[in-house]
Amino acid sequence: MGLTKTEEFTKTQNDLASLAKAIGHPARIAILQFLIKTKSCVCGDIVDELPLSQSTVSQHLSELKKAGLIKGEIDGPSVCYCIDEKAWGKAKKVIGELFDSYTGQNCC
Amino acid sequence: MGLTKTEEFTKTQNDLASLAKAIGHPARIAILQFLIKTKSCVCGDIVDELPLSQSTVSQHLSELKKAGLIKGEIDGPSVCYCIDEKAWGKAKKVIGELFDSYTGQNCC
DNA sequence: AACATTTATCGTAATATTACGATAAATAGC
DNA sequence: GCTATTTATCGTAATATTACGATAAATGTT
Repeated sequence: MGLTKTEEFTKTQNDLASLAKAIGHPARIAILQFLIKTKSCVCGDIVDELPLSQSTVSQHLSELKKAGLIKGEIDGPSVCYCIDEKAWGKAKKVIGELFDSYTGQNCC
Repeated sequence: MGLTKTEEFTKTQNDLASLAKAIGHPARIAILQFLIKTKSCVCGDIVDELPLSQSTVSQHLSELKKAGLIKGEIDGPSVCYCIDEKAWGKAKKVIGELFDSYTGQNCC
């Protein structure tokens, strides 16, 4: 016990859950918002912006990257993180479809 | 350590994260999809549908309720769970806004 | 080559999550 | 009032997450 029974659910359900989970932390929301609004995507700038240590921010970045929402490009000694446009669009679509599938009809 | 520094982030960021977190589990996705598609919202029917024990399903339902996405109405000895239309619409809007705020412009 | 800067990874600790069985609580029917 | 049915809660165990400091790795600069 203690581990999600991934294999019992469909790929779609697992993919959707993974995406939502990646977004499911205020620090990662803050990182995404920062990447969207600013011109600077350098990791160090994100660390300066957030009230978290460098290693913690790096971990959050790594999870966002694992979920595919962002990508990192090495730029000298630093790394430039950006929204992965294609994956972002797909996530938007998949999550949007879940919300749209409810048409407002309840049985009770 | 080990606990999220909620107070360091904005209410919007925390609310968004809470919503995403609630959706961030395949079982809860499955529950939501089931509630949306079926006419039956009785807890027992959800338990029959999912590959999880009754107590685990009840826990997931409780989290979805805590997040405000569903509501439960007592119907005799059983409970009828339904999507909370108002909260669903709000969640859809808030999450949609996050995705829409990215217009496809990266710095790198 | 030595050094500074930047980021990732490791090790660790605390808390949270997931899951289950067992039990309790509430209602319906006899 | 007893019994069956349905759901919530409690107790517990295993794994995951969050966070930090310390250290390693990689690059640029002197």
